[in-house]
Amino acid sequence: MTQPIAQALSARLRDMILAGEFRGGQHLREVQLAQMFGASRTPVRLALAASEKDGLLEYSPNRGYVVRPFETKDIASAFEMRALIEGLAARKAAERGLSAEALGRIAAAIDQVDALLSTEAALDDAAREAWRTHNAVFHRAIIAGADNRFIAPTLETVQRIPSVYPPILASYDPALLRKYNDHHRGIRDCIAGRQGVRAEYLMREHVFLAGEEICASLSPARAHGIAPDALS
Amino acid sequence: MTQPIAQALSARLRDMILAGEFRGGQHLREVQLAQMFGASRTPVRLALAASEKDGLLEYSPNRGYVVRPFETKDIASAFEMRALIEGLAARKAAERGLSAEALGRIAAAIDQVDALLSTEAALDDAAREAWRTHNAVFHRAIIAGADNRFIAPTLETVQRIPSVYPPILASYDPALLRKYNDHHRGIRDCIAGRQGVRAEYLMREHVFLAGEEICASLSPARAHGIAPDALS
DNA sequence: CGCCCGAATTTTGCATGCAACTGTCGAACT
DNA sequence: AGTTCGACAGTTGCATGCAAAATTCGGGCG
Repeated sequence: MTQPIAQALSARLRDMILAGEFRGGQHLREVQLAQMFGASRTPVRLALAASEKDGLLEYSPNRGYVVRPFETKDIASAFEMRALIEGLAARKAAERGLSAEALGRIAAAIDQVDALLSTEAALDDAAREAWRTHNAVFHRAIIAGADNRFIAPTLETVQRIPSVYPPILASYDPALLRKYNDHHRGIRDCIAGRQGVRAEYLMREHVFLAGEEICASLSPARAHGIAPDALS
Repeated sequence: MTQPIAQALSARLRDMILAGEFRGGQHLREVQLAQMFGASRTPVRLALAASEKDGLLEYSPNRGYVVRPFETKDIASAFEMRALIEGLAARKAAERGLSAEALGRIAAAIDQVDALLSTEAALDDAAREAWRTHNAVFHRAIIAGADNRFIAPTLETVQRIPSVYPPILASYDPALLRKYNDHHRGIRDCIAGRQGVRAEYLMREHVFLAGEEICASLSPARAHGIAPDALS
């Protein structure tokens, strides 16, 4: 055995928490998770510690880990942080300047989204998957271009929130995605033109609007902390 | 045994890394650390994983952990993040409004720093310690008042940087500290007056200036990655 | 009827042992 | 001589076992 194992447990546990498979406040018992995963307590323990560091669990010495509850407010808080930090990334990318190759990849991603949206029809699953890929290329290229080692991990933490993760839009409304792609194009042009402040504020606004959209889309049936109990 | 133990190891290991007791790139061996700490490999393993999550170590499966090197650039990056996020905290605190009690504690901390600085003399160790306490009260009150669960942990991560941590100013120049206290007073007044945007920008500038000061104070003899080797 | 105290059970914390993987060194082969 | 293969040492990965702490539950007392 012993491939990248128990790493896998961390990912599985994290995804289960993010999928809302545990109630907020629920006590996660090591043996229970261990036999659920078919492993011993040792790797489970590591996985629990990792999720605690991610802010998903709360730890008390000699008492173990409980699931931290999330509220709607926390989603707004996360998008506040994300808007600010991705804005910083855009500004830094503009100030430092991106390589022609990076700018090209960004432009290509934008163009491919345009192609996806050329028809009026709603997007099928494959198209949604493609959109997510292109969207990720755009954001990641800018984050990488900021050359700040703290940005990427912070953004990941802030985006790992139960019932919002994975980052899937509910609607995939073509009109909305067109608007987002316009944002992307504007941000790209600002970065290419080395207009850092404009890039920062456009990115901030872009993320902020996306956050509002997501909050709106799940505000009807929002109720975390009463998710199904995967154990017992 | 079994108090909050092995938690202690995480803290000790972290502080050793932050104190620069390992070379950048150095491979940290579990048994070596274990006998150094007088413990077994199990808690050491948890401590290593924790420091990796903090961004201080790099992990490769089946190969263990190596110390991530830090450069001067990373300190600037950290202060960029900190300025932005503490600015957000100040704005949110102003927008939400702080309790009279919290505002009072902030004002008291500012006044006590004034008292510390009432003479022209340089600060002795006790006075420096007192200044750090009052400074922490100020910043923490605002961070707590922002009511955003992501702010505090992110700020902590971003401030845990080898050779800058613990947050001790090199100079403690009274003129400088007076300037900082003026900043604090201005920020407090903005928050009390619910002027969120002003509070944000004042805080951002305050942190930015502090970062410049720190970078300047250690730019002469900067050279991380060639720190003394605590092992072997 | 409610509260408090104590033994049994459960759960966490850690040490140890063994299996698997990595890196190294040396010898044989091309 | 250079390269490759293989054995050995060293290190990490995980399961298990035992001790300590916490939780639970039952009985006695107020």
